[in-house]
Amino acid sequence: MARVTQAKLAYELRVACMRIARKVRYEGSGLAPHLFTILAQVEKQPRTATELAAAEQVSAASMSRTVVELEQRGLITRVRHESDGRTRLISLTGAGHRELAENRRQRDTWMRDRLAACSPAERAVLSEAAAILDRMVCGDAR
Amino acid sequence: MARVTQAKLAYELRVACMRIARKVRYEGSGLAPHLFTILAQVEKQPRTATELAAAEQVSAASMSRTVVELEQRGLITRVRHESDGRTRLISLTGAGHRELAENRRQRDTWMRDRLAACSPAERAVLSEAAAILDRMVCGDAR
DNA sequence: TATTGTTATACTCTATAACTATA
DNA sequence: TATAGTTATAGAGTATAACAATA
Repeated sequence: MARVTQAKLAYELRVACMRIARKVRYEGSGLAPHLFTILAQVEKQPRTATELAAAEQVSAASMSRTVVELEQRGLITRVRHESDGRTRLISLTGAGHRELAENRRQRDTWMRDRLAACSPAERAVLSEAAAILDRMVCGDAR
Repeated sequence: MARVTQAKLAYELRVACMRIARKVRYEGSGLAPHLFTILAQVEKQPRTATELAAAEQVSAASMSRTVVELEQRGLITRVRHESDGRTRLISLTGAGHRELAENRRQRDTWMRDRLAACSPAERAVLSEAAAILDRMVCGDAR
């Protein structure tokens, strides 16, 4: 019986999250999703192309192109590794930081508007839920 | 002060939902996202290609191709409208229903496993949150 | 030999424009 | 003329395979 309830919740929660993600994705402009994601990754800490390809579950060839484009746009820089001449460490430029911030602001706008229309009690529930969802994903190997 | 809190919640909730959506999307196989979505739309009620294009915010040309592929795979059928010979109403076939169910089962698996690891209290919060999130999206014109 | 990264080529999903058929 | 749908063609993002440079 509890199993049936959990299956139903799994479905409803999955669908709800996917709808929200879809809505929000429309709001960010000027930076395609695959470019945005890489900037966000590199912001946390400088990475190599191979590391990024693994993290994003994308081929090394695709990541190579993505990284070249970001560099051409002036959003990242690549500096040769001191001891291993094969790799280059990718970091955000100032323009990259600004682009990331602006895009996040756009993405957040839709959600902020919706939250403003919620009751304080609803917002409290959503706040707790966000923390739980975060833990659900971070429990992963990845 | 409440505004700051709401902005922070907007960010956290958005990121949490996007992470979940991303995780789940990896789990469904055999049916690309754009095909899955159309089957789900048509399941609710038979639709025309033009209606589906509008609902999915995609061009009529793209929808035309998508629909042709689904028909070739035997997942939908198209029957001419009785009074308007220009349009054809798209419906799920038996195979379409089965494909949809199987794909949903795959998508739900990851979420079900995570929920099983949550406490009953956490599941209660998530259940409430799912309902609120659902209302947030459905409040839209679309 | 193994690994990091790039280039060559092709496939998929998307779009705009031009077209056919029906209203 | 207007609308529903299709086909022609092109662009963006991805993949596999072949390659270059370094370990």
